[in-house]
Amino acid sequence: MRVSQFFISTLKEAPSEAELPSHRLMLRAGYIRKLSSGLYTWMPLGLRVLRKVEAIVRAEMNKSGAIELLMPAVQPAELWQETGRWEVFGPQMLKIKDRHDHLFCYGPTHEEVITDIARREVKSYRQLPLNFYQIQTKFRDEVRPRFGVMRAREFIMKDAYSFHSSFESLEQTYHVMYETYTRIFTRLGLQFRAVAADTGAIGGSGSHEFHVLADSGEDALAFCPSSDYAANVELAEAIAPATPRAPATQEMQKVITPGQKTIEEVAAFFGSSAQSVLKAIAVVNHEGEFALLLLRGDHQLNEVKASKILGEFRFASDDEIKQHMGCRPGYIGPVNIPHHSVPGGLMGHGTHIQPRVLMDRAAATMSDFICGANDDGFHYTGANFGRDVYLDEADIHDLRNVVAGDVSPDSKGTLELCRGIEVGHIFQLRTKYSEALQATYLDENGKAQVMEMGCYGIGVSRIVAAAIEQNFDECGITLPAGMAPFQVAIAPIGFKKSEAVRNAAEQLYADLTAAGIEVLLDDRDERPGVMFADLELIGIPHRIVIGDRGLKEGNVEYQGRRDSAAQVVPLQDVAKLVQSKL
RNA sequence: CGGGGUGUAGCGUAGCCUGGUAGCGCGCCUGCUUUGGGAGCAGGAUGUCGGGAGUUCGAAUCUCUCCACCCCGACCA
Repeated sequence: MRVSQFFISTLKEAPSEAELPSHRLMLRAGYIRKLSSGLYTWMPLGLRVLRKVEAIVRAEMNKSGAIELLMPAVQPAELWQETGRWEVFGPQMLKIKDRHDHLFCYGPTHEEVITDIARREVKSYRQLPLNFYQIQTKFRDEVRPRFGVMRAREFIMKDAYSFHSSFESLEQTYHVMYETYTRIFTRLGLQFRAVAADTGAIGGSGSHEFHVLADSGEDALAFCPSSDYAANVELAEAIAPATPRAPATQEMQKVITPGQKTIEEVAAFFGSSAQSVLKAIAVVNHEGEFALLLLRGDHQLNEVKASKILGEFRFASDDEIKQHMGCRPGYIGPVNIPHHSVPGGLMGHGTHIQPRVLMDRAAATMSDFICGANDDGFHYTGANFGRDVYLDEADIHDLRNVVAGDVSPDSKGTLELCRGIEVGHIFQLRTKYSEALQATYLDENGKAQVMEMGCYGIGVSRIVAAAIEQNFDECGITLPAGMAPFQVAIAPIGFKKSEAVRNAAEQLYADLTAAGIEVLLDDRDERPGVMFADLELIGIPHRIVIGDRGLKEGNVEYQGRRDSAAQVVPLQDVAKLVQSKL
């Protein structure tokens, strides 16, 4: 490709809205342009990268035995109503009406459509297993799109769905997909980690996420360096402390703590650490039940774990806290919780209840702790379970996020934490959708059976951002050759003026192109600094500079994008050298 | 949704407090010079100052309102 016949649009300064390196560089390099929040145009250069990723994903999926198809992006509401997800999916789903006032959505995912295909097309166990996939644009109306194509509303996803006549068959395909994903991310040259994941609302028994490792990642991952344990922090179990609760040594005292509201403030006020403060978090679940969650001051609530016990919940408002606890947030605690009058009941008069109290395993082993006194401006010190706070073993749960240094759930070492960008997710769906949509086949005995299902997603457009997040330097993008928009750039200095330079560049361009290499010939006749800066910014892995100066000796210069310096190479050898690098 | 912030030329920004000709850098166009790390000189184009309403002789600037975008989001808020 000649630059004069292509479209390169680089920026010296990134638009101010971009924060992440990948986002800034994708804008500066002219990979993408924003149309609106969470909506991006893939410019010619970025599209080439996107297509490279797609091609690798497609090739490996095909190799794994999956079969490509393409489903409509727009889907009828009826199908979603059948599985009940029309309501469940909520505002994340873009709902639209056609001219007949029929309801549709722009597909955020395709379980419904593919299961509909399966129930229509698959009749016999002889046809199973099957694994269909597509690479397609999805739309999810994110609460807060951010980081460019990293979390966009419209994005490109590879989604695969498998159908089986037995759980064993599902497990087999699931394993094949795990291996396939590992190959895909390896081929893309990414540093990644597969972790056990929460199955969440989708349900099912097994699930793994594939994360590209990056400090800017939105997910926290826990892993054990001395075993193969790895899990999303949402899922990673914080096992019960090995040491039992120490006996009480202090008397409980109510202490005036004006203005001390945060855990840190309270700890500092008493000259102790956050570890000795009991944190109480007030929540209200979807049934309107008010509950108090107790954690050690230095631990963080894991909302996924808590919601498994409470159901979906939200944090209580200041008013609700006042109403149930009789004080402002910052002073709530588990001692002497006031009874709260609830109107209603058969006789029409109120009943008096106390909020439900759940405590974390680590919190339950605290003794002589500091906690809020349910009285504005007061805390207790020397509080103890059993004596001052009622403790029911049944109310002890794993409620917190693991922290670095925790014992691994497999007891084979201690956990470390890192951050990742989720680029792939595989699920064993089991029969959640096949049952709802009655996707059945006839077994050997002619009996109708519900199909087992798996689903497997890869965020294709997100991979591009994630890859750049892992591959950049102060000059720009340093993508590996497999993903780069072009493999080789030729930068002729004095292209218009020097016939020798022009001839050498044209000949080399023709030779490399004939060898099947994607070459970008910078025939703009720009100054060298401009060419170098552009070619480095957009991330071309190999660069050949041709100038009169070297040509006199029959030499050109070769420099790899990640090399610190260029090397002088005879013109006739440079094609071979480049080919050997690819 | 809640909180905070920002909207001035394609990009980055000054001006706003204290109302009075809309400015700078980059980019873009023309010409000449230049050609090994984002060139120099000369000339030029591009702004409903996010929209609307108001106050005022006069609004980018003050007030109200709407919109868009960005950041943050358990407890602390």
